[in-house]
Amino acid sequence: MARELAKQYDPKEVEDRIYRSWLNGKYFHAKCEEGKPTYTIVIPPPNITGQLHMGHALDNTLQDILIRFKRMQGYDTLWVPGTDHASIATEAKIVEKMRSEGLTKEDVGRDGFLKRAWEWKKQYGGRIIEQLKKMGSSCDWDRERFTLDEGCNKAVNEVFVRLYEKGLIYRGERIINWCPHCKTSISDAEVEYEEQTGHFWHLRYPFKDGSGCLELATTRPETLLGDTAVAVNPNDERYKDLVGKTLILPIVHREIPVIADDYVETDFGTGVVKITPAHDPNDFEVGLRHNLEVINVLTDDAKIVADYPKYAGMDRYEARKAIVADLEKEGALVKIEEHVHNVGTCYRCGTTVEPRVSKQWFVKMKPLAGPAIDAVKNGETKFVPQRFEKIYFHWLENIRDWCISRQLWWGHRIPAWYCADCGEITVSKTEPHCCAHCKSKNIEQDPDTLDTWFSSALWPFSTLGWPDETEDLKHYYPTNTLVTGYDIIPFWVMRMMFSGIEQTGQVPFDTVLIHGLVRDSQGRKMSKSLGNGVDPLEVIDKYGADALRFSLATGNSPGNDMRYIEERVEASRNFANKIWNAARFILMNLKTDGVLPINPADFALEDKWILSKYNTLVSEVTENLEKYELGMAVQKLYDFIWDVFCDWYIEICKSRLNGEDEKAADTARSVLVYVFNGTLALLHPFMPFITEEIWQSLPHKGEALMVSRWPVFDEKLKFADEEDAFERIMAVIKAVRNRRAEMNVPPSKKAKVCIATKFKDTFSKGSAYICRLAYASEVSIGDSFENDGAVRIITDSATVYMPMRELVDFSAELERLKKELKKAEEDKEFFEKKLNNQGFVSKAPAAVVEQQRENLKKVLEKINMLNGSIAETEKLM
RNA sequence: GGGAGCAUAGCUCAGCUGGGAGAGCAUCUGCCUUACAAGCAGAGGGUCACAGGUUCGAGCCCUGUUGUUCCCACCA
Repeated sequence: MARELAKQYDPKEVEDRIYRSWLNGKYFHAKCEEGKPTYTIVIPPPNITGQLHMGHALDNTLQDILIRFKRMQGYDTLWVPGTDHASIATEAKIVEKMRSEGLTKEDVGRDGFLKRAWEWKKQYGGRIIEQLKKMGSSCDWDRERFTLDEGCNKAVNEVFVRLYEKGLIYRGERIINWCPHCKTSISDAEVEYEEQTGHFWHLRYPFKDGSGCLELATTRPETLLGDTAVAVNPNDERYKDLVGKTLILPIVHREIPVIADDYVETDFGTGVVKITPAHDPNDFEVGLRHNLEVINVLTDDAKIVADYPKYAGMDRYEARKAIVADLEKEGALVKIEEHVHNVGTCYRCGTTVEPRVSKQWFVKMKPLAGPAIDAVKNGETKFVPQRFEKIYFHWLENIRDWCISRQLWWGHRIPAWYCADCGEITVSKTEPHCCAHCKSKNIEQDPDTLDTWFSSALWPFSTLGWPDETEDLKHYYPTNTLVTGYDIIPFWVMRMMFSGIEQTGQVPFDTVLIHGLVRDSQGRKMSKSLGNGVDPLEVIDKYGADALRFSLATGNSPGNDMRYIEERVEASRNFANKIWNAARFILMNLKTDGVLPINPADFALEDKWILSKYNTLVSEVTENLEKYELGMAVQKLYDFIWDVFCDWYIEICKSRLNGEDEKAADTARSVLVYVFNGTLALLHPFMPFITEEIWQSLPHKGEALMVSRWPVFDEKLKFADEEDAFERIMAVIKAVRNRRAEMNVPPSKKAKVCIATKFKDTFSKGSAYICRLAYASEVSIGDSFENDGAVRIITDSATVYMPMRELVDFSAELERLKKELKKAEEDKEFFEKKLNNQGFVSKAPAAVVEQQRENLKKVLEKINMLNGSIAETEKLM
């Protein structure tokens, strides 16, 4: 049944067709099967702001590898897909888009805006799903979710109400991080600090009683408008006596006190700090301790408020200039220094964050953090690699209350209603008819929405139907592996952990598999502004999804950043092609479509060798995958397929396939198919498309490779002695090739090969392919050969003679042999030294000592043979 | 100021619980050997950052140093 396949693998022709066949087979769909162990992954939902980048490609490749592996192992697997509404990021995108149409949020109103947002979701959310499919992701699309869908909203309201009733959610006036561009509060985790060179303005505040001035330094002179005190350290001898005195605030000419607070450090700057409770988190704390007035001088877009007519409407940086100029005029400016400091910026838009006092909703973190810390400490949830738990612990141990309200429209609306009559708050899962306190109908819902991460935090159980006791929840929760980058441990992993534990009483997953970032070829972060991003779809288009997946899964260890290097994808593509051609070879040589039985009684030496190697591969790859060592598993598969299977086994089989002995040829066919099919199965999680395509065209049992069984180690097919024997033959072939290459003999020039060895039996079994692979005209095997004018090649188990007198320069040959002897003597010394070391012999494991003895024995034999050859060569000269 | 990662062949990186250093790419040599030139057969190339220590034995474990990247932190 010789079948013609194209010489090169064409992923474009294959991928979509194969993906459709999987969908048609409903292989991705989880069926809540009774009695089967489950394995569940929930996808880190990509934001609907844009499209997939390389980070997503990596993240989803890893998840798909794991889920396909477990599915083939017979687990009832579920991979829940979905997308994230990404409130602040998406809202910013839509606002931006509207601006190009000359519209603002207010122009279209809340409902109009939300309509646009949902249209956005439909368009971009859909595109992301298509991209995930292109990657080959085997998600259960019937269970696709969105963080803002009805079910997630139900879960969000449930959690909000529960936490509120437990007193773990409260509303309060606090100083929070405010983004003047996005015009919303953001959480601590959403602030990114960057080092900036700014200035240190040294100012002089005069005492009311005319007894001079107090000098202080500030990086933000414009906030002076809101100063309500000046603070010194209570133990600072320089200023001790000044505490309690009154200063006149320059420009504003308001009276403010000098207070003492431990927060001030004596050895920094002048040891004097102006206190602006409304615009600095530390000052706010100081203000609370000293009962200071909070004077807000900035609007929500960081402009000076109307109370200061001279500066009103100026933005904070304009105002800074104006105020510094006025301070100078007043004689209050002492000097200006350069100063490098960290400035908080909004992680979405990069605008400098403004600390601001406002009324927001908070989650009380301390009671929630404790159990989440314990769960990792006692191993209920493990981080892979383990070191990332440090980031997790650090955040949870130093956590402050989580500001969850956002002044945005796109998101889960806060389920709280305010009563205009009694002023009380009604918190409810569903819209209340009246105030829960005074029954007034005069109530209005909080206009704010919740932090995106509030709904993401519930993702592992909200997607399974929680708070309802659904079949899915019972069956698939807690989930198993969470795959994500280390950069979102504080945003997401941590919050899922405490939410899962609090709401369901169980950790949401047992393992957190952390990966690094995908950087560009120079190691820079991929970003829009640098324009160095690589679109995974373009890579797939050029090289195929399998090649991309293979590149991402290989050559890096868990948690480390990796660089995207196109040459590596090219190498992966070449690997796919190699597999393709191995399949072509096998197909060309098959006689029937049926699966041939493998019959151990017929195995040749090389069959036992490859079967044995294959069995080792099965157990190692399985073990690597179970330990999340994906890179190692894939490396072994690569080596096995390319070096072991293609370069050796296929080459060796050619003798039998082209020979007269049909039975021997059939044995070769059956072993070829058996090993290749099994290898395709092992490779399938990494390269699902090509493996499925090939498997379908080879003789096989079952509907599809992706739902066939994972290979298991077969004790009956492990042949240790035959492996050794075969490797003796390989060593001879390699040595002959090596010598011929050194002498520049082309393969077309054949030579007689005589092998003197005590393993005559072994070598006789291989003479047919030794002939082919060592470019021999004929092969003779014996105890010894008289062969003058021969090239001598020595391995540790044989001496090979090739009559190529015309090519041999005897003095050079002698030189070479002596060099080889010298090397062998050195080796001998090395092993002897080791074995003569009493410490080694007595303390090293027996197997290791035995190995060294074996090595010594081989070297001794080789020396023996080399000496013989040297003597013979000298005789010929 | 704390914490973490990294430092291995020209380049990008593997190297799992310590047992004579590996891959891909690049370089060099020879090959269209009927699966594959996106290929085949060979070759060269490394005091595993540095200095100590533990051990019979260290790329791997411990201590320190240097360089580098990242995370966290309220020094106004």
